[in-house]
Amino acid sequence: MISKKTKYALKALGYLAEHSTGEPILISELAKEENIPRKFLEAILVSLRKGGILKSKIGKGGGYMLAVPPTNITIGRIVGILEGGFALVECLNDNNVEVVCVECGDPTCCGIRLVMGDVKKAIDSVFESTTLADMVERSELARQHKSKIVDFSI
Amino acid sequence: MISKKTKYALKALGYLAEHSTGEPILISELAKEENIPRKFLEAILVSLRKGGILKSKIGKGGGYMLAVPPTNITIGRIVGILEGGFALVECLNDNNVEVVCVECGDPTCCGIRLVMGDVKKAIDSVFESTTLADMVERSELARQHKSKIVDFSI
DNA sequence: ACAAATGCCTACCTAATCTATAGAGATAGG
DNA sequence: CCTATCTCTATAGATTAGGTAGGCATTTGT
Repeated sequence: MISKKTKYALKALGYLAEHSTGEPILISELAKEENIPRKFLEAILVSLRKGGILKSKIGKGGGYMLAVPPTNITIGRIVGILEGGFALVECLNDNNVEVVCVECGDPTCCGIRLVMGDVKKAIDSVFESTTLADMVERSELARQHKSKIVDFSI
Repeated sequence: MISKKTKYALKALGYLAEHSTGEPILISELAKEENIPRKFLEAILVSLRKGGILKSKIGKGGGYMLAVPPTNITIGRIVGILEGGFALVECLNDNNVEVVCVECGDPTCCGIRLVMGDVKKAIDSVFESTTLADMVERSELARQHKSKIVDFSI
């Protein structure tokens, strides 16, 4: 299960991608529009900034902007920043290569590790091939599709 | 990240699959051999029994056995029982179809939901195509392979 | 019938993590 | 200098994960 933190991050980034005009967007606007607790969001945005996805401007007229075009931001990168590297078992964590599960015994022969390695590959392949832009676009398409159906039904 | 509970379950089931002689195996043996806290394991085994994977025998000469051949037990089923249906977002949970994330707004148009649906498909495809028997076999093969290498190096 | 071996059940505890909040501080613009 | 804004540190509450304790129920062998 992804955390609320990650969900909020994805929502906030989606909003930024959709409403990007070159001008910074306020935390308070993001919080209000996407229904995210203001202070909680602050912390999330800081993480994303430190992760290189956002840039900020302090002071009057300040706010947040994407630091990278949304086509270059993979979902995997976002999740990685918020969840601290997504893995199913400690010993397969991207960040902490040296960490070994105590349960593994011999990691090279641990069946769990072998299977979860496959799962991780499957997850990563989606995460790395899907960008923030894709996510926004799919959402938009779904919305259009739905409104068409509504039109017909009226 | 899968929980220790799930890891313990996989280890215990692996042991049962490997040492299955038709005779029940004691909780205490499982706990000792696989290094799992005894009482914690009890609870896990009960879940697995209720999930239809194990059967038990009470009283002297009792213990646990697989209720199904290991070739018919998918990893997905095991994880499902222990984690209560593996999902990345609430609204994609197998068990609670009606649960919707408050964050989704309109679930049919939620970009996060759409993307995580893809991820879930990817995970499930591995989970459903890998059995307990596969896991044990891969572990065994890895062990053999390793011992060969060691032989050569001596 | 009884004792021993075994799983079953309920309740509980602790520590970690997740979610959220508060408030003072730093910085920029006008 | 004042205001709007992000930044940082600390903390509090809720939930979950991981683990423990003890007594109950059932079966088997004698």
